[in-house]
Amino acid sequence: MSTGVNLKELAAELKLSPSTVSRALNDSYEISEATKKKVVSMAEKLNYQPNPFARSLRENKSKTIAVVMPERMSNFFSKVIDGIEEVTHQHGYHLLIYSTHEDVEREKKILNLLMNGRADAIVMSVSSQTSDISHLARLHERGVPLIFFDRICESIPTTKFITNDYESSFEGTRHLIQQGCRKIAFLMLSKELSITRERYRGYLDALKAAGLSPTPSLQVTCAHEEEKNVEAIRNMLLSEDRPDGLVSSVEKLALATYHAVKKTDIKIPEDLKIISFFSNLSIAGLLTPPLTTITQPAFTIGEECAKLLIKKLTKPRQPDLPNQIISIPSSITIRSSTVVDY
Amino acid sequence: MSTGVNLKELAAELKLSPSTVSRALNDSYEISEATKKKVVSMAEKLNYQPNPFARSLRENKSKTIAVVMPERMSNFFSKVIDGIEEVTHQHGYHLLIYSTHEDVEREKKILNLLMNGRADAIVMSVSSQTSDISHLARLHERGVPLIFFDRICESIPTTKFITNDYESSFEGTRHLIQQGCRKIAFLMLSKELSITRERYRGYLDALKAAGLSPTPSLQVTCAHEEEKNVEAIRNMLLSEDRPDGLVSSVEKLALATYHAVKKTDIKIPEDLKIISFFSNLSIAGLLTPPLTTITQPAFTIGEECAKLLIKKLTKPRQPDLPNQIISIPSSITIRSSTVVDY
DNA sequence: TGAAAATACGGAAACGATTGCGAAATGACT
DNA sequence: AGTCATTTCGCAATCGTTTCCGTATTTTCA
Repeated sequence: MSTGVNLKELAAELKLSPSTVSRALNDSYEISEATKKKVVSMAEKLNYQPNPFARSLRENKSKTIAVVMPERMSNFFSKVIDGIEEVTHQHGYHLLIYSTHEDVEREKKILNLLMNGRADAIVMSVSSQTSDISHLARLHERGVPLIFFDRICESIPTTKFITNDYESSFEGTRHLIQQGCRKIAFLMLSKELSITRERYRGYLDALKAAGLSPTPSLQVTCAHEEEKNVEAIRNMLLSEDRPDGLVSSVEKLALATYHAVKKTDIKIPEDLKIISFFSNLSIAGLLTPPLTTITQPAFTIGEECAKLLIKKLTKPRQPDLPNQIISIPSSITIRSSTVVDY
Repeated sequence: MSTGVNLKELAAELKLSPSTVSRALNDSYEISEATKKKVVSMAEKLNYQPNPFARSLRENKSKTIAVVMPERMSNFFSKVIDGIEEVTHQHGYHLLIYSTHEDVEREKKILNLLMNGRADAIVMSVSSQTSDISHLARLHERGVPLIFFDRICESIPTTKFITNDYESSFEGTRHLIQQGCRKIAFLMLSKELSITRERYRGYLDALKAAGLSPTPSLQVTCAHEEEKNVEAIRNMLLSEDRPDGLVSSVEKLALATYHAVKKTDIKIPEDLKIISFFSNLSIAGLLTPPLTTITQPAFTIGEECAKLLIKKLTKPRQPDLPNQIISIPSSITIRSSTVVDY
């Protein structure tokens, strides 16, 4: 197909052996400067491109990192990947990107495909369906460097990058309480998710700290279909126990809430104050009213994941990825959705 | 590193030769059903995973497709990739994804990295800076299957997938005129872009068809920095020649316009009617007022790109990708940003 | 029954790079 | 001049597959 010159042909052209040419191109000390120059210039002239598979086969590494995430249509994940790419690109690494579409079966399939060394390492955020983690454990035991971010898997002994989920959620909830909310709803995806657990805990603790008790009917676990979520949220907002405040643990549920509110005559922030984990700042400012956000450091999380992996992959004898959770703080940006007359 | 069993070890375990095992796993007619069964079950037992690089080296194909696009933080591109993935995943292909960040130098670097066969094919949408296309031409001449979508490169003889840019823009502009607009602004990225040219032409022709003449100061070419764009748009909106209608040729400039309008006392749609090429329907409905959109069939575009490539890559002796432009129509969804009292 | 054909498998080369080891050429030193 | 170290390069093995051959065994059929 798209085959240019290979090492042997390049060597023949130069009347040298392939080994010499290889060493020259890799700047080996065994080759004289004179021949190095000749080789390099001829390589440029013929536009020689080393075959990545021959190299990968020989060196047993692919210069490729896989990213596995639950969805692509999310500003948060896009930014994380931008962060990863920023770092890895500088080191000549390529990015294989997979979306599980929140489907654990698909997640298993993808990880199985990654068991054969196609990627040197994996960065992942688990699907909301993931409770059985044997597929992740197997991969880790096999020795593939594995890093989690955001939606982590605590029981696998490796490095995880998150934001300060508990504290942010606590602070966000406290902010609502300070604004006068007494009945605060909480929206979440699957309770299996690490982020759900931590953010939920922060929410509960903030309520408790204020002497408030949570209302079960205001704690809505959502699914994947946007329309159903909107409907469930709307019902909750119009129920007997209607809330006066709402914490959304993920971006898309905040949008669903705005959609739900549009179908009612509820006024934000007068009747209902909203805060959400959210990464799309441009959109947050354009919502009506502008949304108070817990802004996750998405790009930085991506960068940190990549930096750690690059260190592990490029330095000679690195230890295993340490079993620790690294937290990068979010920042709360107050907008009109939580403050009257902001 | 993460090395499981290989073919030789598997063969030794079965007391067979590697060639036999290979053939058995590939379901060759030369192998008896009995030994096939034995081989397959042993392979499963030992969790044998063929080395993808050895295979790629031997077969000269990687089962990988590269996607190169200008940015990741865009609903349109995310959806296109979802469409591509949907098709390619079923055929066991992997996706290498690159963002050029609208930087032509980076685009060149990326395409250079793809010259060595790392990907069996490339799906791309060019950056807004791209005018010199020699890097694309070289790749195509080298024989790498190359497909363009959305932001295409007409002069390279291959298949391109777009939406009906001209017609949609014409219709969108006509819609504004029908709603009473007489001075209609047009927002665009670089004039080099195919989508800019076509959408601009549709806009101009619609004006002409209505007997209106375009106002040069209302045609704003934007850059990459959101804040500058907002400022430029605001100045235009407040100028002497202020428009009463606006066509945005891309998603992010519509958002920039909403930001700009927020800083003025302009009322949409009373003072200014807005229509935009836009893919994020959920957001379009949440803007205030909801945005009338020209909705591009992003997912379908991705699917079609992938289907064509898969056909080319998996069928035995396929011809070159035909030099044609395939247009998949957008649909206009009218919302309140263009109709008073909608 | 004997020759031809079909079946089932193994040996070895090939894909394109890297690298340990050996060897020729050059220079240094006594 | 002869020995030895240094520089510079080539030979061949290797990574894990696939596949072209060749071959041994069995089947077919006149």
